[in-house]
Formats: sequence, structure tokens, C-alpha cells
Amino acid sequence: MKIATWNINSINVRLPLVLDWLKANRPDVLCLQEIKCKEDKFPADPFRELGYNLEVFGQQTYNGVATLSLAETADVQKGFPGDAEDAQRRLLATTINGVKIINVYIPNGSEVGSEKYDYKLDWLAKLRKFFDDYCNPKDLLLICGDFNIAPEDRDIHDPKAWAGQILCSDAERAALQKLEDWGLVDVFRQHHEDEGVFTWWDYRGGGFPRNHGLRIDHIWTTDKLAELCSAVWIDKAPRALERPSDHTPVVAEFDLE
DNA sequence: ATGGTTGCTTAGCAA
Repeated sequence: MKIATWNINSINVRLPLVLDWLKANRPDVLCLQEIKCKEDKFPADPFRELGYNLEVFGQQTYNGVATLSLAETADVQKGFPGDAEDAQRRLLATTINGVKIINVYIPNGSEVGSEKYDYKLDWLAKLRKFFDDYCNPKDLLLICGDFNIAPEDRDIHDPKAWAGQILCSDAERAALQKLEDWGLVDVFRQHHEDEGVFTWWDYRGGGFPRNHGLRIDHIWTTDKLAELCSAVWIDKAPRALERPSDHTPVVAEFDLE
């Protein structure tokens, strides 16, 4: 079972890239973030023609997540239980082939100390509570998406310049650690120890050609699922194409089915 | 060097 995550920064702009990538890679599951449209504006038909089912949880202009899968989905949960109708749409949980898959677009946080930063930390606390209340560390479970956090300095192209900044501040990393403490494994790190491997490069200042990036898109699983994980890779190719997203896909393969 | 680029919406915000 192959599961991928990709922040595509607008499904409407990125549609041809995503379709080409799906045709070439045929993952069982693709979790998308920042679709930037409501459900009724999501271009569902071309995905259905490729054999994919869709669960879409979107809003106008900002945020929005979608989970595409070759198999049927069950137990669909959109947002945190009890969220207001106008809450930002950043979480979509489904069960596919017996694996609970939580697709997240964790808030960016803008700047350390800002209102958006506080919102990010609150959101991360809610996410940990969601795990406590609705998830079981003994299950086959996976959370993936744009975490908007570089867990360690080796996940940053210039750790000195970034020290204490947004996406790598102590409080963000501590919140992520609390999630890990619940019982999750960063499966990329299970297979790769190298530094300088990234999933996002700023559009500005030639970020990609200079490899000025961060590893902020992740796939984390419970121990039980991590034991079945045979490979994890970051596919840099889509970042080098015309009109790319600023993020590139992360893919994990599991010995299931 | 508080810049730079992209997307949504159309001047300013979010990333």
C-alpha cells in the first residue's frame, strides 16, 4: 500500500501536475493540502476517471484538504469534533483498507509571537487531544500532511539563520513532541538519517535551485504500522516542473494488501 | 538587505 502527501497550493492551478503525477505513480492514497476551494469547486471528475474516490473538505480561498484513494473510504471525519461551521478546514480523517489516515494542514503560524502563532499552538494542542479522545496507539494509523514544522536542525538548510523562527521554534517543536509521545514514528527518519533533505522550498530568491528548503511535510505512523513500512521517499521532480507548488510529494510504502 | 514569489481576488493578505 503506497500512501502520499502533497501540499499542492491550489488544486485549480495544480490540476495538470497532480493528474500527471497520479498517472505516473498510482499511489493507493494521496492526501492533498491547500486545495483552496470548496467541495463543489473541486475538479472531481478527472480524478474519478483515473479510478480515485474523493473525500474533500474545503473552504474558499484558504486551506482545505482532500484525500484521494483507489479503495473505498470509511469513518470520514471532517475537522475536529465540535468545530464551529466556520472553523478553518484543515483536518480530514478517513479509514482506508483498515488504516486510519489523518490528513492535516497544520497552520503556518506566520511569525513567532503573533496571533496566528498562538492559533497554531492551540491547533496543535487540539490535535493532540483528538488523538487522546478518538485514536488508539495500538491501531494501524497514519497522520500525514503539511505539518509546517521542521522537527530538527538537520531538516533546515540554514539552521543558524532559522534558529527560533517560525516553523522551527521551541514551542512548535514541543507541541510536535507531545504528538510523537502519544505513540507516533516519523517514518522518513526511520529510513533516512541524512541532513539537507527537504519537502518545501520558498518561491522567493531561487529557493529550489539553491536547495534552500525545509522538511515540513511528514508521514507519521503508529509503531504497528511503522513495522510494515518498507520505504519512504521525497519525490523532488514535481518541484522542478513549470508552475510548481512550493511543496513536493512525500511517499511511504507499506507491506499491506 | 524586513527583500523576494505565488495564489486568490482584484489591493491586500496569506504563505
